[in-house]
Amino acid sequence: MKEAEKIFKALANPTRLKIVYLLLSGERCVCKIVPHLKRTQSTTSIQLNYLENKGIIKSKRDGKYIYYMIDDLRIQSILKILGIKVKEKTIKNQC
Amino acid sequence: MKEAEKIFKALANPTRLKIVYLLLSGERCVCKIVPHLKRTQSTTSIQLNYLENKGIIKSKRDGKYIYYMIDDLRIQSILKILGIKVKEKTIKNQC
DNA sequence: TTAACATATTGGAATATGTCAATATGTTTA
DNA sequence: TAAACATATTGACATATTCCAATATGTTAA
Repeated sequence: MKEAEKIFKALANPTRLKIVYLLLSGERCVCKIVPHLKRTQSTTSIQLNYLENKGIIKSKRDGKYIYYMIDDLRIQSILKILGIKVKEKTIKNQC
Repeated sequence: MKEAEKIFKALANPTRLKIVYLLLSGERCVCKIVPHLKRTQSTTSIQLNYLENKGIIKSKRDGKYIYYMIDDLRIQSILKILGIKVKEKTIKNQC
């Protein structure tokens, strides 16, 4: 129950929901995420950190870039139920 | 997207999530819901109204009692994904 | 090793949310 | 119709959330 609430809270914010949506199609580095949100870099970073802390997404560093990706695979199923589908598969994610 | 956010917001609160959980096993009148939450009657009423407004639950009056029930059936599937199952089917809901 | 770039953290302001007590409304029963 | 009961609404308050600007940290390239 606490677990479910945690997930819902994480997705109950437009910035975070959009981040998750973007990551559905594959991993992305922060510099690719920021321009898609109408938010500053710092806000983006905070929300990425929030989602990672809750176990929704995870990250890996590659040189000076940090890539984020979905960690909790259930998210995909949940969003599918709500009619949200992945748009296009990202082949490669270069910065 | 806005739709999904609405659902997540609705379920992102322990009082509302518990209400929804209670209703998964069948319709209930307010007087049966209140005692299960550690909240006042007014708070319960406000959250019931919130959920109804968002289309998550609906209500019907029967005399002086008002019965609430799940309206958006997708909720059940979502909670199932998160490991939340209905406990026991309520046969009849008398006040 | 310094400059440049990518990302994280901090502090503070505005707004939203959750709750309660008190009161109002609607319905039934005496 | 008045009293009793079920539920809704209002107003006020405390806390949480979201965001931004500024600054810090970590990494690479010159």
